[in-house]
Amino acid sequence: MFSQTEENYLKCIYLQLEKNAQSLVTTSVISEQMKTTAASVTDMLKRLSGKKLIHYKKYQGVLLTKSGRIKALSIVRKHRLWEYFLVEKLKFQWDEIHAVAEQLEHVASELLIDKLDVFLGRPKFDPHGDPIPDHHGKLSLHRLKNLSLLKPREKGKVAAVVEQDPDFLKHLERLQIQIETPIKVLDKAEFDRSMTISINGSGTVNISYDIAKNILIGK
Amino acid sequence: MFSQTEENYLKCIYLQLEKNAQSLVTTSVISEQMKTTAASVTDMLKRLSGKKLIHYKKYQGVLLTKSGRIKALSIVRKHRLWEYFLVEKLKFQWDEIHAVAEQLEHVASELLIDKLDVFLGRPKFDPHGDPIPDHHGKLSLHRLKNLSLLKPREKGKVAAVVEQDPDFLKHLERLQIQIETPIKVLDKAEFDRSMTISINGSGTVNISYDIAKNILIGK
DNA sequence: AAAAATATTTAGATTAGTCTAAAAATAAGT
DNA sequence: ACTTATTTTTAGACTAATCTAAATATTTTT
Ligand SMILES: [Mn+2]
Ligand SMILES: [Mn+2]
Ligand SMILES: [Mn+2]
Ligand SMILES: [Mn+2]
Repeated sequence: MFSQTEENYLKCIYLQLEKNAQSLVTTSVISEQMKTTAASVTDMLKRLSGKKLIHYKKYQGVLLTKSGRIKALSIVRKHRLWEYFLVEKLKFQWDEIHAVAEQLEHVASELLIDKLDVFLGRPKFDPHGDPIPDHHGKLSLHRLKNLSLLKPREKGKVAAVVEQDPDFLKHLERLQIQIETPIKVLDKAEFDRSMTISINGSGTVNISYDIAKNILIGK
Repeated sequence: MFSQTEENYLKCIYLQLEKNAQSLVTTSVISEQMKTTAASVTDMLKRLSGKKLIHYKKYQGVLLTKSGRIKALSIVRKHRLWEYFLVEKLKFQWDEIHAVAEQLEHVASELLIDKLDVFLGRPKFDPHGDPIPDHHGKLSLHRLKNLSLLKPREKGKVAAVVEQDPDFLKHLERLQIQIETPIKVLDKAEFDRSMTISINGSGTVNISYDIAKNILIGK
């Protein structure tokens, strides 16, 4: 029905809309994310628009149509279910899974993904803390606070990570920070916005703002 | 490194070489298997030849080179491991898995396939009884007899099926014939080569030559 | 051994996806 | 408001994979 390339573009547009609160997604943002030229993006936007998957206004940007959103959610669902499988069943590290899931998400079989979902126990969140859309495209939402915004004495558990680059994830691993790890803010420095935190009740470390702002905390 | 299309052609050539005892594989056989035109096959043979994956003699046919064989074996390994996964873990029926594995086999990650192999317990045969090449491309070979060649009184267990069309597999399922099912030949009719067999010690049925010749029996 | 039938290759077109370079539109700076 | 800078689109070209139709090679039949 759709090519892998079309699926990747749709997913990219969906993820950008999620991140930037529904404002139009621009050609340049897509070309940066997809690592292609703006010209290629324009070509693809015309194609997706022709298939009624996006609303495209020249020079302005794009939004997903109803059917575009449904398709995008199904790809995100596959991606995150496979990531869960890779970590929980095959014992991958959370920094190794993205590239593999990037391919697995394109395997087209409703039966496969339904059976995989059952096999995994219908998980609600992937290894990065991102919600896994259910069969109907519904997402479990939990409101999370950005670690960088917590005040001294406040605490919670790591629920998700914003940045998912392997290097960042490996860095968190070295700090012994994973999903579900309890964190407590001990102190904040105003000038560089760095903070001292206690990890898992024991390890006390100072982390930069660049680290803190990419960690999301839940109750 | 290689496109999905190139991988499919390589696998096709490998399977034909296995089946027809190393004689040259012709353009027409490939075009029939791949459901494309002979012209498309010729184009692809030139491409694969250029990449030193096949030995191609115009108008004669092709053989795999060393590196072509290695690549083909790795695709076959992935295909059969995924089939095993689908049946053993996700509870697919053996007639539902081929099309899905046809896509999964193209996911390129050595780490993935090694971890999957370990997760599955390094299986030696896929759900159709075909051998799964190991990490080095080694195949477990068992010599099997074609059921149609067995004489009355001879018996054994179903070890593999030659034909793997879903309709044929569903038919065997209805007869309660699966891999490992004990079979004993009771009688053979000369004129149509049909045979009466006992399935699993109980059910006695008459099967046509077309059925029998597609079932392989092991000790 | 020539004719007929079959198999294979070549020639030329088509589509998806990509790129570079140039043109056009929009946004920013003074 | 006008100039400059940035973003986006268009134009034209390229590769992979496919097809149809025509040409050529091989095999089979007589
Ligand atoms: Mn992808
Ligand atoms: Mn994820
Ligand atoms: Mn395939
Ligand atoms: Mn199989």
